[in-house]
Amino acid sequence: MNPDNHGVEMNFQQLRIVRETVRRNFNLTEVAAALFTSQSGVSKHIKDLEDELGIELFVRKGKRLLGLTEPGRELVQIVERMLLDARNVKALADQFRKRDEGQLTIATTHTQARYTLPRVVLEFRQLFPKVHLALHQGSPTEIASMLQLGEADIGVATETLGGVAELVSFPFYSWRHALIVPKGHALADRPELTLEAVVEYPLITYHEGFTGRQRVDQAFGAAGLSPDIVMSALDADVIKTYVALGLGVGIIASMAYDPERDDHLRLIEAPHLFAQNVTRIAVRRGRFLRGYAYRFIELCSPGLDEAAVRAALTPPQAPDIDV
Amino acid sequence: MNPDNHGVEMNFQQLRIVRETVRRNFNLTEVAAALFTSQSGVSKHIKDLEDELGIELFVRKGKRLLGLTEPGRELVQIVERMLLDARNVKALADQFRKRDEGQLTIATTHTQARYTLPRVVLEFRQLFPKVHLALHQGSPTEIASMLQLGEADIGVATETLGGVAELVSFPFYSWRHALIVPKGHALADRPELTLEAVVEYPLITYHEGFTGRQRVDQAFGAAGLSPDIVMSALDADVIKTYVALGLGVGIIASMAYDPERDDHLRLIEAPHLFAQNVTRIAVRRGRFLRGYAYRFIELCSPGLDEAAVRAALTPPQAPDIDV
DNA sequence: GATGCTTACGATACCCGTAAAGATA
DNA sequence: TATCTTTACGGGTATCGTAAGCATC
Repeated sequence: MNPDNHGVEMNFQQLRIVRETVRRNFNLTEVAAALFTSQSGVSKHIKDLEDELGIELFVRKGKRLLGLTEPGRELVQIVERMLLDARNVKALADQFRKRDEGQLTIATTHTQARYTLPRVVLEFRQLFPKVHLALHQGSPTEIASMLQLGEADIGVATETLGGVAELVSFPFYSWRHALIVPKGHALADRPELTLEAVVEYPLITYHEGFTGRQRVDQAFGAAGLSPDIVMSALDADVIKTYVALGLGVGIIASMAYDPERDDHLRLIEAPHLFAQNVTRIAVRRGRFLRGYAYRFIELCSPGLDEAAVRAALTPPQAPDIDV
Repeated sequence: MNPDNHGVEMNFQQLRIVRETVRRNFNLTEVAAALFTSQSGVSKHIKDLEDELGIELFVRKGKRLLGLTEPGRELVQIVERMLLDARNVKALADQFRKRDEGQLTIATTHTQARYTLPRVVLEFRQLFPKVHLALHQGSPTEIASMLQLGEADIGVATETLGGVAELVSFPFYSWRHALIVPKGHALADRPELTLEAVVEYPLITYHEGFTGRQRVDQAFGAAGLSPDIVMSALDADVIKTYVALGLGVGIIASMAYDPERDDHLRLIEAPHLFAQNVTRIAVRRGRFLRGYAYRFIELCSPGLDEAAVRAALTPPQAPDIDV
């Protein structure tokens, strides 16, 4: 093609292979399987790319690949961007082909899926009946990973999302933990509830890493108390079940209490005991979102209109020092 | 390749063609020439890409291409990014192949090339004798364009660079205009120089758009004066020549005066007459720069080390609203 | 009529996948 | 030995360029 350029140009298949090789821990057999092609092809593509660039991208021990070289690490960053953009091109095209059809994948936790998103989802379905909504549940860590790998469009969770560099997150809403006890429980009618009183009972709350569990631990830790957590679960429904069975006092997100369905239980708000939690909405930086994805975010939090989200996604025109 | 995907994948040649088509004003014949390939290929590639994406990228009138459609405009933005990254990959490889060899292209104006860069270039050559330095001269507008098109690595100029979104610029140094007159000129020995006194004489200064000419006009404008600019030139050397011939009083950047070579002329500093100018160093956002390019910038202004420049180039991890 | 875009078609060269051989654990 | 990577080789096919056919100006 280029007269002076023997050996061919870098191509997308090579880039996909590089990315997948990192993701699959440098096992080219797996890479081939994941990309629906042959090992030999994968191997050759890597070699070709290294030859074209004139540098080794992978650290080898004999024939096995072990990791990335320094230039390899830098390259992977660029490659990730390029493949993200390749995907963006397709999303862009879909956007214009069928404005209000398509797929929207939300990655979230049980708590959000069960107690906060239903309102949003209902409104969204009315606005975009042709969009196929997929609700993936997972731990906050899994959610972050799904966003990074491009497997989900939008993530909603209380933990983690704020701390990942590739993601941008926005506050969705604030909430607090509360106690939940069987009706007639001794704690129910105490005038001034204290952690010291709570810690007398066996406790049931969320797993570590879920639904603000950290805040709960912090609260007890700061008071120098060692709670007896007899059980932990991923979601409030499970917790409530065992609280009803008398296994202990529950600590759940207060919005997980439904006065009607849960009329055998009693919620005790305790804003002075546990710090506030903020559930966040997250998207991957640089990812092209369909129009309706922005609408979804807007439904979550009316302040977050498309302009605001785009502004946070698109790299700020870095402030220009002027004299 | 992909089992379900009939018709092939987007490839880089298609992307290059799209970009070049925009640059060449939608003349596919020119595009083909620029990319060293055939018209027919160009034509087919465009068609293939549009088919794959399922949208029209270009506005056509019959067989002629006239411009971009709306999705086309969006796409071009992404394509530019991808091709920039493709280039970055190569630069990255070069970087590691031969750390201290290669090319560095500086786009700048006469004034900078002649009066401020020589020091930097000298030091740079000693540090990197194997780097081929190319100094392109042009108007500030041309400089900005060279940076945007990737034809230059670093731009140095007083105007324009600050205002272009694709570029990041840093202050290089500050300077002021001064008057230059033949020895023994009446203005030379006035105790308090005023614009009113200056405007009595025919003036010679820079062309519009060059070397702070705007500041000169501003100064006279603010004072309500209409100077008689009998001549304008691109550079101080030309101006000085005509000042020496007695055509008028010169207004030049003060660093363009050389006491030894210009001993038939006299420089009159006038910090109270003309506002300060700031010459800036600019690079294109998202462009991968070779290590020695950062060294060059550092030589210009010691405060601008690689970390500082990279920080401005790489989009800041947008501030994450936290509660 | 000149320029510019598209379609047709044959040659080249690339990419893929099978198969065999060589390394590594 | 089982797993994994590289090299070799043949078939399918995408890309390229020439050339002819058609719009547009």
